Amino acid sequence: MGGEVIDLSQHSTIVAPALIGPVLHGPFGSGRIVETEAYGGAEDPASHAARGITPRTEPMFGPAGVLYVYLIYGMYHCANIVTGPEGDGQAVLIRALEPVGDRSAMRRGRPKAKRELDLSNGPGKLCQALGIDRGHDGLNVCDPASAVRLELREAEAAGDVVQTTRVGLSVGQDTPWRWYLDASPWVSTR
DNA sequence: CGTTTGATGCTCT
DNA sequence: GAGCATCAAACGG
Repeated sequence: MGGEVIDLSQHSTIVAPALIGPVLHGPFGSGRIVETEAYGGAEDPASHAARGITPRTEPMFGPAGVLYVYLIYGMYHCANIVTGPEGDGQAVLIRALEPVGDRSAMRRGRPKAKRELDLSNGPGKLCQALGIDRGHDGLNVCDPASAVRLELREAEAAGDVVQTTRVGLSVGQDTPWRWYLDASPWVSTR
């Protein structure tokens, strides 16, 4: 029957491709994840965890399954799921997803989205669509009672998953720690 | 189409 | 004070 359950305590580079396919639920709706990026701990200069624990990054050093939400460019949020051993600071950034189920509340979260694709084809967009913000920072996505939760069952392969470099970085641009579902039109950029 | 630029506020130095 | 794991509007061809 159903697939294996994903083990979030594995390294972020193992978890990130495994999260292509599972569904993320938020207050405004749900979506199937089609694009992720892995961020490491101290060894990854692009990771917020690289310079050690700070008030902002404290959730990253918690146990696997913790949600790490931060504000970017003063107006958007990015949602990450902590992976690896507690204290390592690894996380997987959710960069894009395909809406599943009722999209009316998601559209209200993204009033500027003209096309259906613009609902959630980017990390800031999907947080607006699902209604995720800093108030959800530190929640555990494995908790069925959490406002933001993740279905941990591995999904049937929906197509080829491409591995490439991460987006928007000033350091670590060459590390190929981004994965996306090649067939999905919801991928943020190619 | 494609490329450039402005918005906007928190975090860490 | 500088720099963002971004997005959308404003440009130019």
